[in-house]
Amino acid sequence: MVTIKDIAKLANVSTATVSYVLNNTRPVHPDKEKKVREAIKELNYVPNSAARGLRSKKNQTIGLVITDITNPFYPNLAKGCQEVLKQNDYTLMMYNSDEQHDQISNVVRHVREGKLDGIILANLVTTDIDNLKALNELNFPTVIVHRNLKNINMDSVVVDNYSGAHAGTEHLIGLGHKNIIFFQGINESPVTIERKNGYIDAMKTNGLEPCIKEGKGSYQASYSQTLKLINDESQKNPTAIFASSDIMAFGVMDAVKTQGLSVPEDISVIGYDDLFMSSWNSIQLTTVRVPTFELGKQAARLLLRKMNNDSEKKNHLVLQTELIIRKTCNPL
Amino acid sequence: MVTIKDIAKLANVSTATVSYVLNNTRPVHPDKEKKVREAIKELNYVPNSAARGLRSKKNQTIGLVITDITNPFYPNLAKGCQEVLKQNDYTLMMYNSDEQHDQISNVVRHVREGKLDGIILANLVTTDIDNLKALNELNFPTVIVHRNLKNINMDSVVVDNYSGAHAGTEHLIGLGHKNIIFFQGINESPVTIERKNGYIDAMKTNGLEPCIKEGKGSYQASYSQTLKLINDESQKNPTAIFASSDIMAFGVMDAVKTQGLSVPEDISVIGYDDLFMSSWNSIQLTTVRVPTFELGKQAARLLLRKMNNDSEKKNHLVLQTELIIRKTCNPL
DNA sequence: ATGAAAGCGCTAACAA
DNA sequence: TTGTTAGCGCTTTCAT
Repeated sequence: MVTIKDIAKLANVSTATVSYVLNNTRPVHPDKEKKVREAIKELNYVPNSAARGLRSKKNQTIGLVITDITNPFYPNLAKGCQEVLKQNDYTLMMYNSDEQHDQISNVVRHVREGKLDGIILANLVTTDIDNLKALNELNFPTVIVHRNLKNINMDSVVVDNYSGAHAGTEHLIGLGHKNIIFFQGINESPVTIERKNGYIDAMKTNGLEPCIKEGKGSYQASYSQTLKLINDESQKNPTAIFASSDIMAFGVMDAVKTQGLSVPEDISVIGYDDLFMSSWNSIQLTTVRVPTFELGKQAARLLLRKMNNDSEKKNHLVLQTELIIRKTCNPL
Repeated sequence: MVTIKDIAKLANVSTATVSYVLNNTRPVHPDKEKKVREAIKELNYVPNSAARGLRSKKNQTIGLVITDITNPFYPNLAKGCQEVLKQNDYTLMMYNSDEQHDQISNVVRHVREGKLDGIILANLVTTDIDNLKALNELNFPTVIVHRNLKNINMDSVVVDNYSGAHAGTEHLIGLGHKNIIFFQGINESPVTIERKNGYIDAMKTNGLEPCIKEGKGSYQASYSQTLKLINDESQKNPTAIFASSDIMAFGVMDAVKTQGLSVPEDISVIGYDDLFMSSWNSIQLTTVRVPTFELGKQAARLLLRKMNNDSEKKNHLVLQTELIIRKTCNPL
């Protein structure tokens, strides 16, 4: 293994000088710098990251915690983070576990081991608040993405879930729908709650009665729920369903079709997120677009800023959603 | 920050003893061990990973290189890796970049920096062979997953792409189809080549003429290609299309529907991979299932073994595919 | 079974 | 502008 000593020897300078040119931390005479650079190239030297980390307490790596890598919502967010992190010579470490608790404790351990310089937390559920507080009190650079936290003051970048849902509902109402059902996602998720509230308020403002069903954030649950809904006589027939995520909208639409009904002729459907397959020709889902890539980029940028300027006050960025009108909503 | 010295002091032992109990590397008197453990708990001590890494040249982290995290094929593979790695106290670092070259050089840099203890490479294209060879010569623990390499002897775990494609083609032929078109994926990918060969051989064996079209591994390209195919008069009408990945099959099916034809009544379609949405009710794609999760698990296991037993000869695991018959293929 | 101490490769304080 | 050197927190050799 080639070390800084080898470079120093070959270039006829001290290890300090090598370090200076490596990190640009002090002016170095051009001749010496040249020699050092040549030596580095000749021996194909790469600084050891553990040694660096031990000295400087920085590892150039930041952690991204997501609930489920399998959920097509996250990869783009991760990509966004990665793009800006990479530009700044940081590496992204992804933490993803179906067991919420496991995941957080893992990350906290790594933080305490000094492996991470900062973390980005994506869409945790409200039950994590305690862990979050602990992290916050450690004063460890952390930003929350895609989640709004009322009770705890942490940096965050989120999407305006409320107004996206409000706009989506208004769209349906504008089309003449009155009996609009909302499928909510995972119960504890603030994202779901905000979206639900946007829907409820839009309904009430228009003198309509909100009606919430459980979609549990999954295709399957939404599918069965829809089946039940359609076959339940006591249910006044809904003319539109607002699914609080695209995945759920897919389940809804598939169930509708199974029953010999069609979207949007019999039932209008609107989703939320705008996953990549929502624009496919066979789907053409009208939905509320969430700028996931941008969310990731902004989160990473904010984190980087915090890491360089610890004293800065807390930031709360809110990105806007966009209603994407495709072909799953008809006027009544 | 709590260090090993603090523990040693509090427990009235040497730092060596603390290290021994921490790593179980030497027998320690039960009394002392108890004291040490109490001290660790009391001070809430966690060993610093950089210091450990510097000393022991191990970082308990391994890298997974994938082409595109956005491709729904990979998350499950990553999950599989993560599951076994986590059980063995390793962390997974995901490298994913659309620019192939960038990605590899990044990983190689990290290897040389000593950040990684091993790497798993997923589905690279043939143009990476040089980088791969370099890695191989470094004798750095590496396993290739979902890729078959002829010219270079590296550990690998792959799926039997050839026979999966062969079986899929036979299925179509068994249904009476003769005019079966194969949509190939990304050109340089060995995976695509193997699948194509399986198709070609099955066709020839049955006295049929193979016909390959470019699907480029994407929904869009397959969509347009299918449109062209259907509207091209010179093309004798195909009765079945074998897409070498599900994503491409989706594009094919959507294009077919756009033309007023239907699957499987007018054209049978079969995919490859079995992505999560392939089983959705509106899709029900007949496909060749690739055990992605298992692929990841086996790759991680193999890597771990290599890391502990460097001298072991090269391993080449081949997992089997499974033909999943759903509803997109009709008898002719 | 245990402790003293060297040293992993690097950065940066201090001295020149 | 440059060099000497201490020391980051840990593992492990050597001695006991």
